[in-house]
Amino acid sequence: MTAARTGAKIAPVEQTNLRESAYRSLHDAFTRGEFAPGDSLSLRSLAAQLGISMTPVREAVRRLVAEGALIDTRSRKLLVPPFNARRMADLKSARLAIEGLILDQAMERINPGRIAALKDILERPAAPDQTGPDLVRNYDFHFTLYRMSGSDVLLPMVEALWVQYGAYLNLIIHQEAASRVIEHEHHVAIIDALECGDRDAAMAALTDDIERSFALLGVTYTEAEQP
Amino acid sequence: MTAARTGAKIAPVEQTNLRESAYRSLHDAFTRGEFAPGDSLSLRSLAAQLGISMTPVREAVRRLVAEGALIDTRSRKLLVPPFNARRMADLKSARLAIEGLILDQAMERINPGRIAALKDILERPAAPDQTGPDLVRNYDFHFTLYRMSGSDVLLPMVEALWVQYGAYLNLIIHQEAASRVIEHEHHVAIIDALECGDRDAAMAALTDDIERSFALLGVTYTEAEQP
DNA sequence: CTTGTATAAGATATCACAGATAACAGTACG
DNA sequence: CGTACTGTTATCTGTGATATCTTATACAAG
Repeated sequence: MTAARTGAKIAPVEQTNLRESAYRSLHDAFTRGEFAPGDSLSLRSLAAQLGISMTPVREAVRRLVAEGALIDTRSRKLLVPPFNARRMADLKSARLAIEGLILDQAMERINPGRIAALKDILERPAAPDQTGPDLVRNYDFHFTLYRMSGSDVLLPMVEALWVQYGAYLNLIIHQEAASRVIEHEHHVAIIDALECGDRDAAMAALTDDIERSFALLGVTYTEAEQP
Repeated sequence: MTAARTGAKIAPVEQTNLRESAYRSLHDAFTRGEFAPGDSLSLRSLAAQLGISMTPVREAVRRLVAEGALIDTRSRKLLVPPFNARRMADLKSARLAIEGLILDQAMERINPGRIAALKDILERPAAPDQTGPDLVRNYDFHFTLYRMSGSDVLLPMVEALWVQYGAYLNLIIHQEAASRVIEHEHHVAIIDALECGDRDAAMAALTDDIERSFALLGVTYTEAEQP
């Protein structure tokens, strides 16, 4: 890496590619609950919507399939996974297990700057045209916390769990009833526990938050029917 | 779906494609420890070796990247992840966490036929040209157990963890010293516990088995350096 | 040690093909 | 005469191969 010889500051162009952009677009659509369970996707129409050719779309879709956000049937059709209570229960227990590990690691590396970063997200004003729950803020809060763990193994695992959950967000996105207020309390509780270094309190708050997410889907099951 | 009117039994034809075959080839190579950490892969040479074009190879590789078995650098180079103690520790704790959940579900659905299936694998003779530890048998034993959980969420998660671990198998594949005998005992212990319905004993045996796997890599760390 | 250039590799677009889906039409049977 | 089933066909979609473009890396010359 040769250092610049002049003092001129030139921002490096961001290194990206169409595959990654396509993935991000699709991923973001999932976290916003744009897709409904059972929806069928077509590579050609996705490519057309994104304004690129099929090839990078295929690769993005392959990644989504690997992450469980999409499934492809043996008849080669791409589907957003239909709602399934068993699946939801598994997603919940997996999140509880993995996020517990992540929390431990994040707490070992916590510091005032990071606490402040989390607080900033909570205090960030909601987008003015926001109708339902503030999904983006919720996502950002959790993932800045996750990233603090610094784990290249655990982070992709929760990412996959979230995007799988995202396939069901569509079901709750319009029932703005309960959702708006409650989440904030759990987030505040997590931050407080982080500041005190109280692992159990943090985990309890996190658990509540996860339970709440899934309760919105009406899933009180811990076990459920077989496919 | 109209039912056949005749009683004739006709086996459905296998539905496969090159992407899937390519993935399986690569995946199997990982579980056999064919790749060494730090190895660099080329799409073109992989395609040539597999006797197919780049396109399905790209998709297979994308899946492997999503699963963490390969990483791609910003310079677009594909690498087998270099050895990293922190990463190993994370893989281990993730396996312990997820496999605990899987074990619970598998035990709820256990029955004599399934116990027998597990025993069959253990009694299966090792391949005659086998030199190192019997990796394939080990893989089969664990995955038939995992599949008994019937979880579409948890199974892909362990699969990803195993293939990530596989990237390091190469490091131990030739040190046939300790490995051959020990694993068998843990597997027997798992089956015994399954038969008794003793969850704690099964989990203890499984934990021992996982610990052994990672001990072979000389990882006694539970936490380690940052990248 | 820098800088320019050649070569190799990945990324993207496009094309040809096979398989799936669904609308349609014809036919047998009530 | 109408209904249900079956074969047909048109269209759509994924798959795989290939040509072209872009970027990175190595090497050579200054």
